[in-house]
Amino acid sequence: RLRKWQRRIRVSNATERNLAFALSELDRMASALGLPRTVRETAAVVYRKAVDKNLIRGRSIEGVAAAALYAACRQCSVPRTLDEIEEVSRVSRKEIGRTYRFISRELALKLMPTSPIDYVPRFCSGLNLKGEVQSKSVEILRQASEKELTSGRGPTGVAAAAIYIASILCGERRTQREVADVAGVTEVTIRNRYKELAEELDIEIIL
Amino acid sequence: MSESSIKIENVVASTKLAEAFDLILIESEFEGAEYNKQKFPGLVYRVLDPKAAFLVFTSGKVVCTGAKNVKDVHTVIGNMAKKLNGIGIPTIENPQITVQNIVASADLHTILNLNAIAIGLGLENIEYEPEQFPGLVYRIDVPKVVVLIFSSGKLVVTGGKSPEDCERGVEVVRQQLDNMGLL
DNA sequence: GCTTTAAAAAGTAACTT
DNA sequence: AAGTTACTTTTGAAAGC
Repeated sequence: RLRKWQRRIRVSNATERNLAFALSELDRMASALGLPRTVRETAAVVYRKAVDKNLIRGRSIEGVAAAALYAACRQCSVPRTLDEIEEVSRVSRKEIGRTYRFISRELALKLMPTSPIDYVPRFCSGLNLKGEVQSKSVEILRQASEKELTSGRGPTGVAAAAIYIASILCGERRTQREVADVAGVTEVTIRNRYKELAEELDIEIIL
Repeated sequence: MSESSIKIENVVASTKLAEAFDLILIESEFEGAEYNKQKFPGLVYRVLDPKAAFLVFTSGKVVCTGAKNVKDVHTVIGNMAKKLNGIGIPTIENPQITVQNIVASADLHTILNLNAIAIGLGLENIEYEPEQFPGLVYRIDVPKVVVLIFSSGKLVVTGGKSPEDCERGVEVVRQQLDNMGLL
């Protein structure tokens, strides 16, 4: 059947064209976020697995690509928030999150939620804070985790609050506004989190 | 022993009260009824008797939401049928009422470590994305319910077809957390 | 106010086989 | 053209943002 032959070629072309588009999307987004090659490659692997499992049905290529990149960042321990992915993608944060949960489940990625600690290096360098402050932030976050002050809270908010406190304790104070901006949270969130951390961990904050 | 103390918050049920309904007629006769065909194909009608909200369709099918228990669902649907009869619309005598979903809340009265629970229950069985939602989502096969677990120890159970499903769901969670030493 | 979970109803839309 | 998927509406709790 010549017809069948032609159809296969047509389908194959469409599949290849879609894959090429998805990979170029991944590259574009990864570049915009300044992500290393390993992350892009991990994202490409996740995307290919999603295609192989027919997970794109009912979802947009852009959405799955964005979700794959979000997942890859987490797999590589260099998490980006959904808001950051949204900024460089063409789909809403809501769709990226929903698609991420779907492929995460279907591909059994089994990822633990992002640890606030993983955000410390990036946020601190964005605030020009030296290693001492980073160490102090991590120490605070470890204690916070032990005292159950992180369950259910947004990882970026908790990380931002810890960095805010650490910067003050180390005499390198950054304002709530500055920390909020690099962490992508509101000052209100930092205020709520740092007050809780300071109180529960008996940390004296002298402003 | 297990006075699960679950609190039913919402019962959703469906039934068929007639072969067809003239929603425009009902909208004009029922005070407060809302019907925008282009917005949604069903007519929305709220009652305060036992509090509930109805979605009435042209097919004669009706969805009842917001009731606080299964008994109220029957009461409120019976009242609805009478109201329809009151404006000259006949209804099916003993409508078959099906409870489709029950939402309930419970409290384990302990602060929980959701990360530990995520590992304990198995990452493949749960969904926990604190960036998107503070609750851990746990899907149980028997009974077929979904339990939202919060760090405060409060729970939300949904998807059950009976109050017993919700109660058993809470017990499954309590049992598993207890066995893992997380309670 | 938003986010998450489940469920029915009838309809529209955008897809893939 | 049929089938899938997702969205529209209603209800309620949880806790963070």
